[in-house]
Amino acid sequence: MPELPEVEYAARLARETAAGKRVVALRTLHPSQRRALPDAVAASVTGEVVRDVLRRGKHQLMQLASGRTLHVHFRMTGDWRVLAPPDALPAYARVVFELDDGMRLVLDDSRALSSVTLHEPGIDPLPALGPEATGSEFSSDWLARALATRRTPIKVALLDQRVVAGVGNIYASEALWYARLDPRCVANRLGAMQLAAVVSGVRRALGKALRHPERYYGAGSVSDAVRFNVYDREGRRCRRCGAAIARLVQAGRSTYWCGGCQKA
DNA sequence: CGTATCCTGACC
DNA sequence: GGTCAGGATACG
Repeated sequence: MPELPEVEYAARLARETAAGKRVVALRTLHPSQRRALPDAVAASVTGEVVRDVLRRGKHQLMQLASGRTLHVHFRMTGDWRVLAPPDALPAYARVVFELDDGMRLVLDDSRALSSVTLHEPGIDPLPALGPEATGSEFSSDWLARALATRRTPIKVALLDQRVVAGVGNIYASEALWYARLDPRCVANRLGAMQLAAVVSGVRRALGKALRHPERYYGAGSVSDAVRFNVYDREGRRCRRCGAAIARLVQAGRSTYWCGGCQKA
């Protein structure tokens, strides 16, 4: 699920559920989660009040009243579920927050690649991140500087969270379709017009998803073929020019693009 | 730079 | 049984 728009809605859900509530218990239900958050550490969260849940890129920061921070990253398949105790935990419940109003905030993650880690006051748990993909700091000027020494294809560069925070594999392909740019273009050889097109392409791709959470996220969402212009549409017709959508692999990840209207 | 790795499920 | 999956990092 999770690129910036999906994490934004998830963080909002976590905030609505947990902000201002006291944690009665924090349980980890999978060995890989327990490695990152050992039982003794999880136990130390008991009694903490959740002050707020913030999002930065695809990261979530659960701020605790003590000044400590729980850093959450969904990776490939993580998501929050909110349950009332009579309801059974989801099949892939990995971390469970029991809250003092009786609700449960559950990290649901079939692949168990999500991470939840606890950090002491004053520690910034975030890795180096570029500007928010949806913010004004993410500009063609910034991109020109960030890409100046990068000889990787532009699609690969967009996945680097130090270049721009929040873009993942789906929206990188989508953004380049909006920008009408060939994903194989070398990042540091793009001109000012092309960089501006990339910035606006990223904004359009993410903005579209941010505006339609009910259609783009979670159970009952519409099929990928409807949500996306190129992602997972290999062989189908481009909505813009009618040519067949192609797929290639870059840095081990699938890229989808239209050779008819995305040019170098 | 590309590749392996952490996991599990879906699909061919 | 093999391949692939919306992420990120460690490594050669």
